[in-house]
Amino acid sequence: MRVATWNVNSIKAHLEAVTRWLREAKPDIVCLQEIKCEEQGFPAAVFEDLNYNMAVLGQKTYNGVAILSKFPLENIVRGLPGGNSDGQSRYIQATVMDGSRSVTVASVYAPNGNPTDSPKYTYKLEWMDRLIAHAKALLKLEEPFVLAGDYNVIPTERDAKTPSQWVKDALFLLTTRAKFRELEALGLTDAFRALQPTAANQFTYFDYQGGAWQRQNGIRIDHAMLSPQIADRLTGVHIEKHVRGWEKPSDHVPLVVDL
DNA sequence: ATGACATATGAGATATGA
Repeated sequence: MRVATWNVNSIKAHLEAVTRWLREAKPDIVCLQEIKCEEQGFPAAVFEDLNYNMAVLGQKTYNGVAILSKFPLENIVRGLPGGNSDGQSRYIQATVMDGSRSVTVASVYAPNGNPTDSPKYTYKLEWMDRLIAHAKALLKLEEPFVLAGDYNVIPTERDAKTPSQWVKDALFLLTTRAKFRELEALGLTDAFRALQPTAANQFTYFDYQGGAWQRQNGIRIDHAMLSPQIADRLTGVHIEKHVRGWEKPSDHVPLVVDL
């Protein structure tokens, strides 16, 4: 089973690149973030034509997450459990049957958190605490699950081309990275690091500004976190970097895990 | 350095992103 995650930075603005990549990579399941539209504006017919089922949690202008799946989606959970309905669409979860195997998949869009001296950073940390609490609850079920998405966390120095440029940024503050490590400490596996423990210069985001793509000045902030019951089945992981070089690309590229 | 660059909204300038 091939599961991908991709922050598309507006599904409407980048629909050409998204469909091109779906035809090329043929993933079974895709977790999308930053669709930047409400459910009724989501181009569902385009994905139905590509034989995808979908679950969408949208919002006007900002955020918005979705799951595309070749398998029927069951037990759909809209919004991160434990939240007091903050109005931000950042989490959607569903369960699929891959043959006789049941797998739960979530599309995760954690807050950016900048500037770090504002309520936005507090919100980022609180949201990650809620994600940690929900992960704990899922782990108690002892079933296979994947939490894939844009975590807005640079986990380590080797996950940035120029770490010094990020030391005061919400994505790389020690407090932020500690939340990510909490997820790992619970027993979740960062799929990319599991198979590429020392790889450098492997990035999922290249800023539109400053010629970041041309300079290969990127960061690795999109992650697929695996429960123990599915980490054993991880057979491959790669970043679809070439997509960033296409016409009118998202600033993120897809991350693909094979399970 | 609050800018570059891009997107949505809405019709100009602002909020957001990472």
